[in-house]
Amino acid sequence: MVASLVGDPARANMLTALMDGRALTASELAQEAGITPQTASSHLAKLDAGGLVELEKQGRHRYYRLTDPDVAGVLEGLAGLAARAGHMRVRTGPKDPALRRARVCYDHLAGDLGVQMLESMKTQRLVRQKKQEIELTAEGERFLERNLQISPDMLAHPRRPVCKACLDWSERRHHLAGTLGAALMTRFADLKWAARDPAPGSRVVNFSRTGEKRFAALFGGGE
Amino acid sequence: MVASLVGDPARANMLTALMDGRALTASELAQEAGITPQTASSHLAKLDAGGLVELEKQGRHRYYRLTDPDVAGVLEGLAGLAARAGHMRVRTGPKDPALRRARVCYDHLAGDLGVQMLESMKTQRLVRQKKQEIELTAEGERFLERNLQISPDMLAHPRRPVCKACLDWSERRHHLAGTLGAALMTRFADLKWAARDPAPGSRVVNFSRTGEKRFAALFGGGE
DNA sequence: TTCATGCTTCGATGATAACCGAAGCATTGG
DNA sequence: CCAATGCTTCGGTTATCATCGAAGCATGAA
Repeated sequence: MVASLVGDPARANMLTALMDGRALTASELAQEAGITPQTASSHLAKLDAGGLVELEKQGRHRYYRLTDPDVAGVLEGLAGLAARAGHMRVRTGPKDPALRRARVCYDHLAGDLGVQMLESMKTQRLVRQKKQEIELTAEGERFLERNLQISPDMLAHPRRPVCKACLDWSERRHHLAGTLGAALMTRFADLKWAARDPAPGSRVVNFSRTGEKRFAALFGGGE
Repeated sequence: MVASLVGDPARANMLTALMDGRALTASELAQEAGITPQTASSHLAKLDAGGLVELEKQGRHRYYRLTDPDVAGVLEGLAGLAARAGHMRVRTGPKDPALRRARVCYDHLAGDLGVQMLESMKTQRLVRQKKQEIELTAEGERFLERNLQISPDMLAHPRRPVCKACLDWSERRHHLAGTLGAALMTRFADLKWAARDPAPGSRVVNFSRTGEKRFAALFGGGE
């Protein structure tokens, strides 16, 4: 039964991580779900057998992605029912508050601050979001150029979109991915506003005192 | 988590029994699922807490029904994914030919005739289908008004779409759900073209001689 | 070749939850 | 009032399955 596959918390976390359409490796998914690679391997085999994900081998890595948009649609529907029942899932797993506040998701900013940034960009009309699609407005381009020295041509990429909505692990709301999301993360690091935690394997992002201030000046007024 | 509620076989069987929109008593559902009343009671309490079913007390009986069409929609989606993976539900005995030919799916027509109707509507350009989305054309509105006295304002509903593609478990093809699907089923009954089988618990729809003819005149030429 | 990485399989453990018997409420009928 | 029906709650048993340690296999790098 498909529903029992989605029912397990660990598998649900993996599927949520795949909701944006990217393909993730088995170990990345293990980390997302907060379980060991052995356990993840077992789960992924079941999801594959159930037709929810498909596998692409690439060298030593194994990339998993959702089989197709229909799967994403059903998952979204389930999330909708859960939300309505007030059963917004309180996540099991690492409760590290720093991880909840700011972390890297692939190559862009996630966590509370990531969600806050996208919200602020929307209320400032820097981007427009329609469902999963996000587009940068002309006003947004000027804003990025003026405040962060990010020009539109830096964001061009043959296959990757400039903006993309990425469903947040802890917040269950969207944050910004795509080349713009990556460029912003890079810029924050260059400006010494924030740095990835030096601990190996950590995805925590630490903001400096002044970094937090400047960030808030640009993206703070959203809420 | 909602998915784990649907994941349990006993609960899934209960939900399947409720898919046609009827309200069933706790003991009827226990029988459907093949479990004792005690166990069923526990399951139903969980489904209620999860917002999937709602309860109506009536004397000594307790009637349960699906909360709303959204729940039915998600369940249909899950069944669709399961069907694709070859994990067809065993419970719904695909043997009964009458059940394959015409039955109610929640509140609309399913089975061979349901699929045939949607196909015919598409070739007649009464509706346009893009993937999961279906929209009624202007020509379709005129057709419904003229032949079945269904006007567009009868189909308006705050949250439910007019048209929706619903994956058929026996045919593995789409039939028409949404308010239009429901309105058509109601109209067929009003016109005495078809009636639900009187046997308790049956989802079979029986067409009358003349009903079948009129139906074919409108939707028959599809194949 | 040898080593490291990424992932899987095996085996054992532990926690969760489905299940039923028995007993307890509540409602209806006599 | 008592008895019957419909359903729930309680307690204890059982079985499933998620989980992880350890070992195995495959790929890529040195």
